Parts: sequence; structure tokens; C-alpha cells
Amino acid sequence: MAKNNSKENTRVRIINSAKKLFAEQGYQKTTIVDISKQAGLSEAALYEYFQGKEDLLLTIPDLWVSELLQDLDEQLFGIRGAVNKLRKYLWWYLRRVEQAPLDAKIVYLFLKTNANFLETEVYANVKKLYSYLIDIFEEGQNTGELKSALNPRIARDIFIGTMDHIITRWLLKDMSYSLFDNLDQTFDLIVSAFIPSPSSPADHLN
Amino acid sequence: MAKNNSKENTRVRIINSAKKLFAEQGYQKTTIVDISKQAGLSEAALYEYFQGKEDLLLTIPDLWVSELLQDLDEQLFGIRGAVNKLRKYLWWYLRRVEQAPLDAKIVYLFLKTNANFLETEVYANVKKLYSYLIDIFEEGQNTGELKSALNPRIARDIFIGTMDHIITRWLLKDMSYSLFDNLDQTFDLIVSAFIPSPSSPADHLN
DNA sequence: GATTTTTTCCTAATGTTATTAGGTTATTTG
DNA sequence: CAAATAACCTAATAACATTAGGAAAAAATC
Repeated sequence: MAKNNSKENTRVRIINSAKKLFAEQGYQKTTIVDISKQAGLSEAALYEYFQGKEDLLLTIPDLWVSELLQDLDEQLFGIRGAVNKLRKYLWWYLRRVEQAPLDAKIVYLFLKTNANFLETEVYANVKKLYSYLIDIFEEGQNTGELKSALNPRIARDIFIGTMDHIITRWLLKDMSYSLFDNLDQTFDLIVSAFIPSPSSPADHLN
Repeated sequence: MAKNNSKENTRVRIINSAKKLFAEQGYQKTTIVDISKQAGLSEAALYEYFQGKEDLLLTIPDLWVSELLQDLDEQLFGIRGAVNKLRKYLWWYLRRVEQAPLDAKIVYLFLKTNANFLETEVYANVKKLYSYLIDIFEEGQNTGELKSALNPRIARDIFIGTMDHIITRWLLKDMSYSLFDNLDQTFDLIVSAFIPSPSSPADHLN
């Protein structure tokens, strides 16, 4: 246990050092020497823990994203109605991004450009995170809360697209303002596309 | 003129070689040797034309994006109505992406991760491209075609966010399907958030 | 048309950085 | 305590980007 712990500690120390440096200076400009110095060991020692720089990059957000996935169930538990769930989803996700901007920066700015991203565990988990929305949309259709003609995949594209856009801009602008500015307005506008129009309240009976 | 031409030719040859290789293998995995070999000259000669690898990356989409900006005016000329303009904007942009996937890949996947992106000419032009939408939304509000309470910036975020999401996925999936699948449905759904709801047709009189 | 100047390009360094070899110190296990 | 293993280190090696210094080709000047 003690052995395992110290090995795990070093691993975590390396990950945190790399995370900080990648997010601060970018992937390319960060060297292995930088990372190992920050973590307090030699370059060679680092290679005992990771196969190389790229492996390090791909490993960093692993933990974060799988935590997110686990948390999502909890967060939506007990919330009634598709619109309320969508709202919770958006606020919850943005708060998680706000709380872990380094992880978010790596996922959004560096990972997507990597040729191996699609084969990553992270990618698989992000997809699961997104597919949750499909379930919410289908639920909303069944209860009549959302348009019966809504295509869930398209609705998801709009929801995720807008969300990712907001996050990416925030990260590029160095998190210099609040992610939650105007979020109410944005959410209401998106949702207005999903709910049945007032003139046809019997939409779900069609 | 002949002198200028041959120099310009070499420059273009280098750009095209780099574009192809960056898009194929990624920025990091492409070496200067690769590029210069493909372009048919020595590494050192390449440095007569570009300051280095990063300069090359930042220069590549310059021409493409400024062409886009010029073309946009032409394309929207004579189209009546905000919704029709939005529609034309979306179809036009996606076609341009489809026609120049290498440029698009570099802008969407590699440029954003670059620390100097925000200081780029490309970034300035992309912003102009996006700000066009603001004008369209305001026009639509003035004519009553769009909701009077619409926040143009938020509408833009939704429009661009969805569009970029569609494009990014297409690029990551190696352009293996048509960008225009389901586009009608997607467009109609987005627009349904922007137009006044049928029950309050006098929206613009408020 | 020969000479000078400029342009374009090349071979051969140089310097930075990722990665590996081979061995030392510390820790655990019997 | 001795043997085995883990954790780490210094010192190569190798891949690349970039630069030095100059040759060949083209253009300009006389």
C-alpha cells in the first residue's frame, strides 16, 4: 500500500506538472525537461511512468472525463422534466469546466488536434457524455414537453455545438470573464427551438 | 514580372506541400525535410520564403480566409430576407469548407491550438466573417422577420457553434460523409428559435 | 558581351529536445 | 543480512528545426 501510494503520488505529481505547463505554454513549447523539473525528478525517471510526451498528453484528461461521466448520473437524479434536465446539464458542465480549466483547455484545445484522439478513452467518454442528451430529448418527446418532430441528434448538435463554442471562446480568451454571462438567455433561446410552438399545443398527439 | 512570378510559384509550391502534409499527418509529425522534399528544394531554401515551421502554419490559411471574406458580400448580394440570408450563409460556408478541406482542417484543428492564433490575420478575418451574422440578425429584427427580443450575439453563438460543431466532426471523421446530410432539418430547427412564435405575430410592434 | 550585383539555392554545421542505455541508490522481501 | 526489485540518475543517442557560409544561376549595369 505504501509502495503503491508513493508510485501513484509521483505519477500524479507528473500529471499535474504537465497539465499546468501544457495549459500555460501549450503542448509544443513545453519540454520534457520542464515537466520533469517541475515534478522534481529526472527526464529518464519520467519515462518510467509514461511512454513519452504524447502518451502524457493523452493520459491527462482521462481521469477528469471519467469523473465527469460518473458525476452526471448523480447530478440529473431526481430532476423532473426534459427542459429542467437540459438546464441542469448545461449549468453543471460549465461549472465543471470552470473548476478544472486546465483539463478543459487540454481537452478542447490540444486533444482534438491529435491524430490519435479518436482512439482515446477520453473520446469514448466524451461521446457518452454527449449521448446522454439524446435520452433527455427522447424523454421530452414522449411526455410532450418537446416537439414530437424533433430529431434528437440534431438537437444534440445544436446544444453541444453552442456549449462547446462558448467554452472554446472562454478558454481562448484566457478565462477572463464569467462563463455564465448571458447563459440564461442563451439557454432559453435554444430551448425555444425544442419546445412545441404555442399554436399547436397538441403536438405530441400527432 | 517573370522574376516575381517564379518566386511566387515557389512560395505557392511550398504552401501547397505543407498544407497537404499538415492535413494528412498533423502539424507535429510533419517535418521541414518532408515539406521541402515535397516542394522540391532543400530545407535551407525553404527558410528564404518562411521564417520557420510555425510561420508556415500561420500563413497557410491566410489566403483562403481572406478570399472567403471577399466572396461573402457577393454571395449575399440580392438575397431578400434575414432567413434566406442565413440559409445562404450556411450553405455557402459549408460548400467552401467542402471544396477546401485541407485549409479547413488547418484552421479548425491546428490553428486554434496555437498560442499566437489570436494575433493572426486569419483570426481577425474569421471574426469579420462571423460578425456578418450580427448584421443579418439586426436586419431581421427591424423587418419583424425575427424575434424583437433576440440578442444578436447569442443568436450568432448558436448559429456558429452548431456550424463549427458539424464541420469539426466532419473533419475528425476524415470527411467520410456529406456535410449536407440533414442540413435542412438542422437549419429549420435553429431558425425556429429565431422567428417569432406564431401566437404573437405582432412581435415586432412591441 | 563582360562584369558586377542580386537572387536562389545548396551542403554542412549547430543547437534544442525527445528518447534510450546502462548503472547507482534506495527499498522491500526472504 | 543478502538478494531481489523499484525508483531514480548521469550520460549517451537520435531526430529535428534552424543557421552559416558560400556556390550556381539570373538579372542588372557598364
